[in-house]
Amino acid sequence: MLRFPAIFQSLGTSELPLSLSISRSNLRKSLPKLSECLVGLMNYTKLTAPSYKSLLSDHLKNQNLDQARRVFNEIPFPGVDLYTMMVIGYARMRRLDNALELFYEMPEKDAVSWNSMIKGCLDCGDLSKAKELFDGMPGKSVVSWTTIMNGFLQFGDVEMAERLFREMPVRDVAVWNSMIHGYFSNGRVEDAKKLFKVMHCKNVISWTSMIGGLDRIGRTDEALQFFREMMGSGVQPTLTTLVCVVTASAKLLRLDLGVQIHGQIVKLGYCFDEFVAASFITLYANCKQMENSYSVFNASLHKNVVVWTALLTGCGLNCQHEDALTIFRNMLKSGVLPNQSSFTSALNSCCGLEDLERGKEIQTSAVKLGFETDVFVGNSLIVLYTKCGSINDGVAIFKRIGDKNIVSWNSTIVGCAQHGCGMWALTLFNQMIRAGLEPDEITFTGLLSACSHSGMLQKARRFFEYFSQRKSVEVKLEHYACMVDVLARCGELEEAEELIKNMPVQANKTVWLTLLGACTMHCNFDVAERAAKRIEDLDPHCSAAYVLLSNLYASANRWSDVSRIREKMKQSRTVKQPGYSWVT
DNA sequence: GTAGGGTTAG
Repeated sequence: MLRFPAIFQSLGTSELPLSLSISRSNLRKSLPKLSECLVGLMNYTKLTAPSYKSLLSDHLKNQNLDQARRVFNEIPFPGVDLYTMMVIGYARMRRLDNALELFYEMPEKDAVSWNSMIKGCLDCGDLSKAKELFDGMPGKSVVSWTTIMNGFLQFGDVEMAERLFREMPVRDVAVWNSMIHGYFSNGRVEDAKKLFKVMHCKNVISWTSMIGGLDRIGRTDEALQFFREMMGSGVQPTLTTLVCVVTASAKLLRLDLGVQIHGQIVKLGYCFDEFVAASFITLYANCKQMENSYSVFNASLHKNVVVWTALLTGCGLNCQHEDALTIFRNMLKSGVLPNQSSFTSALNSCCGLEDLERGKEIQTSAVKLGFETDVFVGNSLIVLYTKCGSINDGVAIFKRIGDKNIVSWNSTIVGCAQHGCGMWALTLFNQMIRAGLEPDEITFTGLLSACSHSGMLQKARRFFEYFSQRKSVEVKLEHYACMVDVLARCGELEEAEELIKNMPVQANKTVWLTLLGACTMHCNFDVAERAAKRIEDLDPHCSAAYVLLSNLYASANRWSDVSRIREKMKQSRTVKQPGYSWVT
């Protein structure tokens, strides 16, 4: 029931059912009055339409869908705009059935309502319904074509998107920009670059799409090149462009560029929105300027979960783990709900502190919020548990992760290796290959380390051969160092020495120290002396080398050699570093 | 204040 203004009181009622069900006799009596009334009603709706609209909009903004629907139901003749608002509201709350029901109910539909409904289907994950509506839509606009094309790009069907792109009757700059962005999100970098090159109506969004897209796939240098080119061509960057550039600068530790942009933004009088704040916090943290990160954080107006997490992560990155955990607590206190990233960083800081107890507390909160099976949170938990001595718990977490990535597999393999569970590591590797994942440098290191800790020389040789043949993996110094370690631990000292001499990368002190350490285990004086000589060439003040060699002589009662080494050490003013240990 | 294009943290 609606309460109508005074004009309707002449009908004998101030309340009218919306269906206007009036008895026949009454109707005859009231006909002249009724016509007067209908004119009034029309005027009334016109007059009050904006207030309905703002009331509806308030409820929709506050996500009070059912409240909004009650208001909507009270509107005598809702216009296409109000219908559209409701349809969008339902779609945003993932209530696609309600949205569609209302959409079909609409007495008239314009391009906006059609396009909103198509977009709503896509947001709710129903591509085929979206396509069905698109096909049935009369008078498709360029927005309709863009929306459905974006849908196919979102769902990974690049070919269909390309077909739509070719077939659409009008292509404005937004369509081109969408296609460029879609190519990037589907890993088709070269196609994106090609399209950008041939497009004749580039605007700042086209440029920003290139900069952001290239940075996201790790071609950050190239992203900054595009930024330079854009500035050269006289296109003015927007705040979004600058956020992309700051993000890229943070990755490349280009503090100079970041600071320059910071100055520009301050000069232009932009306030630090959440995107700007988060990117600058990360830039300064990566460049080891936490004071500046804090300043940006304090200056930012809306501290959302991303801004808090950027600061928390920055602290962790700079080994300020206690501060990181304080920030995590303060974030909870201020009523911001942590997400996967916040938990990941908080857990990483627990790991940095080797504080399993606090890690478990945070894990409990993560479980309550349903993040335990998240791949990032899970990966952090694997490292935390394996580093803090609990390989079984680490493996249990690994098994629970829903969508394991390469980091999940690597962390578990490395954890097993560190715990001397060499066979587990090898089993995991086989499972990983069967699961269709491509092993990388870290997998390789983990496997060699597993072989080393479990004394599996033949297996290590096979892995070394396997990975040397794979083009996707670059064999680095650390891999040679691991292989030297396996050989040397197993007593193959000469072979280890040959490997160091013949490897294509320059050996460092650590590799030779590995060999020297193994020589003392196996009492091999010849190789030990040669290794010590190499270390001396690389670092004349390496106390570890002197100590190892001296211990080797001492173990064979060669006391004159021991005092010779001690004398040499004294002459070169080398002092043995004292050992430290700590207990929590 | 009702439709399509670029952005932040792990």
